[in-house]
Amino acid sequence: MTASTVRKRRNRVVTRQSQDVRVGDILKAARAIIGQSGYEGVTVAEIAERAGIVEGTVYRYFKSKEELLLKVAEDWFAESFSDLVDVSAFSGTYNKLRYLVWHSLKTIKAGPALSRFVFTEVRPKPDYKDTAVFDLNRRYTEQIRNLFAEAIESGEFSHDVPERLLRDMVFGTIEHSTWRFLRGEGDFDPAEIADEIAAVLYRGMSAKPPEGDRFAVVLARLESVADRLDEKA
Amino acid sequence: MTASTVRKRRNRVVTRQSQDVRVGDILKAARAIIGQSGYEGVTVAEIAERAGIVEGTVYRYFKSKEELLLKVAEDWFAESFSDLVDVSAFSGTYNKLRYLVWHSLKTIKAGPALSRFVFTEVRPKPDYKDTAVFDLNRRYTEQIRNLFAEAIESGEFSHDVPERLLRDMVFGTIEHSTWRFLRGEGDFDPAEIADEIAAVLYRGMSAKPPEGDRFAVVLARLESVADRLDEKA
DNA sequence: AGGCGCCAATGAACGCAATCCATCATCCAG
DNA sequence: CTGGATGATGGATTGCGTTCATTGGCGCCT
Repeated sequence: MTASTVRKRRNRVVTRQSQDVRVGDILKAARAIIGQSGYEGVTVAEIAERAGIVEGTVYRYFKSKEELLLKVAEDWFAESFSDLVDVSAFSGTYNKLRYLVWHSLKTIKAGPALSRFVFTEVRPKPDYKDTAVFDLNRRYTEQIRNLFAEAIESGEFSHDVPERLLRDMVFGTIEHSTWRFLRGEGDFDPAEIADEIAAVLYRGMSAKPPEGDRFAVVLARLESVADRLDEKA
Repeated sequence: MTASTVRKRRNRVVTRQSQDVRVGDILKAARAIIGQSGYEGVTVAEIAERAGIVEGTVYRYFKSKEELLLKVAEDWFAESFSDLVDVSAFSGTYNKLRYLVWHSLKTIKAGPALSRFVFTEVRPKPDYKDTAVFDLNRRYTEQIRNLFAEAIESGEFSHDVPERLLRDMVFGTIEHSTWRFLRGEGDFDPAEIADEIAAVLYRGMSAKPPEGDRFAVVLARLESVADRLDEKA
């Protein structure tokens, strides 16, 4: 890295850095600030100061504050997905569903401030769909789609529930479950909540009343077996 | 109403109004503007102009822009609840649930801009719980609570689902289902979506057949017995 | 090694929006 | 009719994002 620092006049400090370093510094600074005091109060001046530069410099690398914050959120979100494994690694629809819910909850818990930013600033934008956040979210929904298709094919899930609705239920419930926490009013255990959510969703999607049909089938079979036993007797 | 208007100097206009009228005018102006161009762009100057007053006057009646907008949202939300009937008017858990979902969806559809405001600005605030919006929402959850308790008591719903989770599923799903619409990307039919949501929720909450666990064990045993008998046959 | 030109970095200035406040205009009680 | 009391005004202030004319460091070229 080429970087020299020189004082001129009234302690004017000029340090030239490569684009990568500067952008990295700025993003890191912004993220640190958001992480410790939320995104609602951040100021470009504050970010610049923490990055060791001046406000104007920020604008050499980012078109606007909005764009900068979006980038921070996108990077964070992308990192959150780095450990997402393919649900095919899990056996059974329930476990797959539970894993996705758990992963999402874990992400929110790990980054409350940025989660809030995504929920309140990114998603409502008209160009949300051009966002990396949107693309990343498709990784979740993609897996949900597969899991869902398989479960329907095997007869495990009812085919009369639109996939869109399943997605909305999964993510809507996840988000709503975390608002108290996001407001700073308490905590939650991702594993516990994931279990609850997955359980109800699973049952809600199930093709038939949980055990009802199986009961009828087995009952019929038992009757026929009993009949045969009776005949033998 | 006492109201006189006089021009002084360079057309300075001063009109004295009662508090009620002024507050009403301001709220009406703010609401109209939000209604037609969303809340994200509103300016105090714009509101003042539409209300026929000057910016400073707004601050005689509202501590801040934030407080003003919150009041607008609260009033709107309160009006939305004016036609909410008690779910006891509906027969059957499903119909009650469906009605609540439908009513909520209808409200969102009727006021997209203010819904967005509530979702993105009001709910995230630390003092959300001091808000009239929060209180009003309790009317929904109160009814959900009752409906839920009754269904559990009658054995219709499983008792192993926390009430909190049901609430989160209901409202989370409702909200998530409407985001596309709120972003201005399409439309939705409250009745249709309410049906879908209520159906899946209802099924998800449904009780297992009595004595589920024991039943499962016995079932498995009977099946294995039947298998053996089948083999012999 | 020295000079040059490019472009990163600066920091002052600008614009806009929220908020405050000194002053003026009305209203109304007496 | 007149003197508070209080509503209304509009200009001043402040904070923040954004712009841009200058400055000067760094790598390249000779």
